[in-house]
Amino acid sequence: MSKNLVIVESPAKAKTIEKYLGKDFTVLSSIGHIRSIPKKTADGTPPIDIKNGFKTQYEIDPEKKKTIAELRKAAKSAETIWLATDEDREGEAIAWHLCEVLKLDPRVTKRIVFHEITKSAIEEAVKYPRTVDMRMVEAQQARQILDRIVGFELSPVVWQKVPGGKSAGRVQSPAVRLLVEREREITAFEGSSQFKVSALFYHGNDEFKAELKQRFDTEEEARDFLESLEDATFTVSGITKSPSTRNPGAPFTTSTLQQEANSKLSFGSKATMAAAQKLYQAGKITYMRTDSVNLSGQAIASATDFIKRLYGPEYSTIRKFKTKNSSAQEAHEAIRPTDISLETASNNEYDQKLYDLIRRRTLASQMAPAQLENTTVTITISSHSEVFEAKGQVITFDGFLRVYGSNKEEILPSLTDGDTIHSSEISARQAFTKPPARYTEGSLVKKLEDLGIGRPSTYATIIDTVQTRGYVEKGDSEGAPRDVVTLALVNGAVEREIVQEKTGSTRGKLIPTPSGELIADFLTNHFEKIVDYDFTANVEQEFDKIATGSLARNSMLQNFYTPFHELIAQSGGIDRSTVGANREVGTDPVSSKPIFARFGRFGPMLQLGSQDDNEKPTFAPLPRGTKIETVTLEQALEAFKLPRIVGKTPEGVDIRASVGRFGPFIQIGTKTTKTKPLYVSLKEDDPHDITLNRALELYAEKLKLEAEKNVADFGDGIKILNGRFGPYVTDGAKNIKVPKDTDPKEVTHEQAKSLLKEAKPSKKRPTRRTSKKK
DNA sequence: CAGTGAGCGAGCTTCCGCTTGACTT
Repeated sequence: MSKNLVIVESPAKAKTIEKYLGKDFTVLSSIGHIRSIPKKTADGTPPIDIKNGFKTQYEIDPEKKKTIAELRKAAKSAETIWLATDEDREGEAIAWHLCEVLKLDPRVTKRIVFHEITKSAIEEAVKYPRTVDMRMVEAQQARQILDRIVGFELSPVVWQKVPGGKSAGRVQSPAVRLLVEREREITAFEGSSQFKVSALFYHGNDEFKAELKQRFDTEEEARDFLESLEDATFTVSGITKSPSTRNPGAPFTTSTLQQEANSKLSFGSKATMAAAQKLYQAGKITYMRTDSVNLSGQAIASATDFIKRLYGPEYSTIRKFKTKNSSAQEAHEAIRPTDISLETASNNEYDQKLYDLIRRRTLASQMAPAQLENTTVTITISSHSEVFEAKGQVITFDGFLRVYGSNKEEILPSLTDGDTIHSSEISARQAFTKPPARYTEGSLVKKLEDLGIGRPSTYATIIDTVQTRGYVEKGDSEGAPRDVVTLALVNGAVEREIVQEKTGSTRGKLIPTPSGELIADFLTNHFEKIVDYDFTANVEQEFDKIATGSLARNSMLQNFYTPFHELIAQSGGIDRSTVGANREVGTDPVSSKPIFARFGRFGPMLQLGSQDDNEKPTFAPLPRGTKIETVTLEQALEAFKLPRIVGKTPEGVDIRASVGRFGPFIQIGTKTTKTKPLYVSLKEDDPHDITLNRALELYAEKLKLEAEKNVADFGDGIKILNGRFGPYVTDGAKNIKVPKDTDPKEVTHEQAKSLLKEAKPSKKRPTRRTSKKK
C-alpha cells in the first residue's frame, strides 16, 4: 500500500488522478455521499432532534458499506490521507462525513481541491492543503435538514388533505407550480389574429420576398388593400446596410447541455445525462454535472491550437466566460471533450451525437465572432403610403458559425435605389397571436436554474419525480387543426382560400395533471412560502451566510422552522372537502340521480348518485380533455355508458370496451374466464363506438405481437420471451436472462429449467424509481 | 398495468443532493 491515500467522489475521476500522481499515491472514491439521515431510528428517537439544536443522526448508506470498508482498510495503512472531494457545499460535507467514518480529526486532516483534472492543477493542489471548512459543512447540514423537514412534515399533510397528493418538497413543488401556472396562462389566453401581407417580387431573373410593414385587423381591410394594388407600381426606394456580429455561447454546463440536447437532438434530460455519463466514464469528456462555464487554461490552449491549425488564425478568439448564475458553486470545469481533436468518441449513435454537440460547442466558444451584413430594402407602392420591406442577411465571415449554429443566409438580389420591380405574387394570410409556450424538459431546466432551484445532479431527477408522482405528464397530442384565411391577388381579383394549420401540439411538452394542479393550488393556498419562487433563492443566501460565518446554522433553521411548523400544526383544520373543485353536473334523465364531478382517490371522476342514497353510487373516470369545472352533462352521460360489450370473438368470449387508468382499451375475456384477459389499448378508436370488426382486427394484431414476443413455449409454464432487455427465460415467477453467447432459439427445455434452477431467488426490490435509498 | 373511487381503519408513503452499478421484462 502506498504512503498517500487520496479520496475523491467519482471513481472515474479517481482513475484519472491516480495516473497523474504516480506510485506513491493511491486514489479511491467515496462514490458520492456515504451517510444520510435515517427515515426512522431503531430506538424511535427522531432522526433530527429539533428541540435539541437540530441534532442529527446519520447512518451509513447500506450500499456504501463495501466502499467504506475498502476506504477504512486503505486509510489504516496510509501515512497521509488527502480528502479531495469537490469544492462545493456537498463535497465539503462528504469530506467531513469521511472524517467521521474513518475516525480522522477534521482539524488536521488534509483537504485539497481542484477545479480541473489536469496534472498541474492536481500537483498544485497537493502543495497547498487546508482542513475541512466546518462552516461550509454546517451550511450543507442546514440545506439537508431543511429539505428533510419540509419534505417529511409537508408530505403527510398532503397525503391527508389532497386527493392524489403523494409528496411535496422545496424543489419539486415549485416545479409543479411553474407548470400549473403556465398551463393556466395558456388556458386564459385569448388569441387574436391579424392579416399579414407578403409579396414575391422579381428583378431580372431574381426573385425575393418582402413583407408589408403594416398589418390589418380584419379580412375586409386586407382584401381592400390587395384589390387596390391591381394597377400599382413598385419602386425600390431605400437600401440600408448594417453590419452586425454574433458571438458564440459559453461552453456547456449541465443545464445548457440538457437544453441544447433537448432542442437540437430531442434528447430528454435523463437520456442526455446517461449518454454524458458514458462519455465521462470512457474518459472522453470532463465531468457532466457542473454549473461552471469555465475552461481550464490547458483546454483553451489546445482548442486554440486546433482551431488555428484547422481553420486558420483568423478563426481563433480566446474567450473566458463567467457564470451569470449567482447560485453556481463552480466545483468543476464546464463540460468539454478531454481531447478536442478527437472527432469520434463512441460507436453508439446517441452518445456520439451528444459528444459531437459538446465538441462543437467547446470549439465554437473559442472562435471568432461571425460577421454579418443585414440589408433592408424598402419598396414603395405607387397607390399607397404603406411600404413593403425585404430583409436579407449575408454572412461576411462565418467565424464560430463554421462549427456551431445555423448559417442560413437570406440573399437579396443586387438592387439600386429607384429600380422599378414587379410582383409575381401578393397574398395576405391570417396570423394568430401565440399563447405562451408550454415547458419542455429543456426549458423547465433552464427556468429552474434561473430561479436557483435544484442542482446539476438533480435536474433530470426532478423531471422524473414530478412525473412518477403523477403531477405532470408528457404530452403526446399533435394539436388541433385550425382554419386560416388566406387571400391572394390573382389577375386583379382576390381569391379566398381556407387552409389548415396545426396548433397547440403538446408532443414532448410537460403538462400538469389535475392532481398536479390540485397540489399546486393547495400549497399556494396553505403553504405559500414553500412554493414561492424566491424561497429557494433566499434560503440559498442564508446558506451562504452560514458558510461565511455571518449566520449561525441553528438560528437560521429555527427561524425557518417556527413559522413553518405553525402552519403544519394548523393544517389539521383544513377541510378536505374544500380542497379541489366539486360540482353537480346535472341529473341523469334515466335514474333521475344527480351526477357530480369531483376528485377521488385516483384523480378527477364522475359520480352518479349521491352518497346518502341507499344504493351505492357508480363512478366513471372524467373523460380525457374535460375538466371538473367544465364537463357537460352530455359528456358525463357518455362516460357512464362504459364499459360496454362490443361483441364476442368467434370462440364466444366477450369483448368489452372502456376507459381505464391508461386510457381507452378493449378487453377480451374477463378475470373469471380460463385464460387471463387480454387488454389492447386504443389509440385512434373510440370505446363508445368501436365496431366488433375493428375490435377483432386489433385483437388479431395483438395476438400476432404476443406470438412474436414468444421465442419458445415449453408448455409447462416455462417460456422464452423477448423483452425490453433482450431474451429471457421465465416460469411465470422468475425471469432469467438468456446468456449472451447463447442463441435464444437454441435453448432446450432442459437448459431453460436448469437456468431457472440455478438462479438466485428473485429479491423483492423496492420498486420506486426516485428514492432508491435504503 | 387495467375498468378503482364513500364509509370503516391499519399501515404504508415522503425530502434533496452526491455518486454508480444492479436490476428490470
